[in-house]
Amino acid sequence: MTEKKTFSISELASEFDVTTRSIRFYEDQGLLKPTRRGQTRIFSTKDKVRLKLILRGKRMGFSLAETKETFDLWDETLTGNEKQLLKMLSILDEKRAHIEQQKADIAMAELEINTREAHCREALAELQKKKQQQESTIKQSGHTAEQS
Amino acid sequence: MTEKKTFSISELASEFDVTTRSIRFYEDQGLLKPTRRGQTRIFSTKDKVRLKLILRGKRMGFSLAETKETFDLWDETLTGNEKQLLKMLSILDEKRAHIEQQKADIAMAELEINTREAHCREALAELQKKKQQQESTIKQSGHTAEQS
DNA sequence: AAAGCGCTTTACGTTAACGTAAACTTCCTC
DNA sequence: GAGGAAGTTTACGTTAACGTAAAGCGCTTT
Repeated sequence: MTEKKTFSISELASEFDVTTRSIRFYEDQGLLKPTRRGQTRIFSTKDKVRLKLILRGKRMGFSLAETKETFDLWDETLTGNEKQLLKMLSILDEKRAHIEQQKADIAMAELEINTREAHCREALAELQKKKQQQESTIKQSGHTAEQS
Repeated sequence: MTEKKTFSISELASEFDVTTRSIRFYEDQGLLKPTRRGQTRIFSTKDKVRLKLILRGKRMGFSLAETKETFDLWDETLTGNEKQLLKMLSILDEKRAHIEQQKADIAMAELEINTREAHCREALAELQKKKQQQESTIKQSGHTAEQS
């Protein structure tokens, strides 16, 4: 009762900050399966969840085709044939490997960002020091100028 | 003395598992700046480091243009004008935000992978159980058949 | 009933990041 | 000195993931 059950295309578009074109494209590629009232698309909460997964997948470097493959496979495993279950497990392992790579990348990137930031701040401090020195020099020459 | 100082295009290509075409493309886009002996490209360790950064950037979802921008900016900040240093700091903040997003994405993805794996193993256990039951039924009927 | 809003389909255009092919040099080896 | 391996330039082709424009439908608001 607390959650809305269906969504229009523009509702999803604004909620996830994508264009309606993209959403239609995802449907076209078989990633979303909205029902219709007349011509108009009606999206379920399942579609909404999938859209979220699509976008996260993109951020993580998965293509739409890959994401579709996992969607399809997951649907199939619901009817649970043993071979499909085993394939699913191996795909999950691949994903895990991908994630481990990402974690390593992120850790390295974070290190670099930190050292770069340190360098930047150091350089800025240097500049400030020179500024200070200049200002005091100016004040001094200003003072002597007043006196002369 | 312990590290080689220059590299051919195919050395880099095989070390990082990319095509020479890609490497030439990266140079064309201004991301790598090998020197030349005659026509032939000679890559420095700096180029090698940059290639590694390019590839990691790709895995993390950065475009070549973005990566080039950070390269260029970082080169500029070495000559340390204050405005450039500040811009560098703001870009570092952006990168950090990107990384935080990735961390969140990864955490969610890991959770999902784990629950999915659990479901899979559960379903497999179910199948095994049914198999066991079937086998024992067969043995039993085999036994009775022998006896009849 | 005219105008506007939100949705639709159809279809051609665009960008990034290379792939691929052709034709050429340089150097080494047989 | 013929061939082969590794490099080069030039240039057209390809794929994914949409962007963009045109034309039309259904409803309601004025």
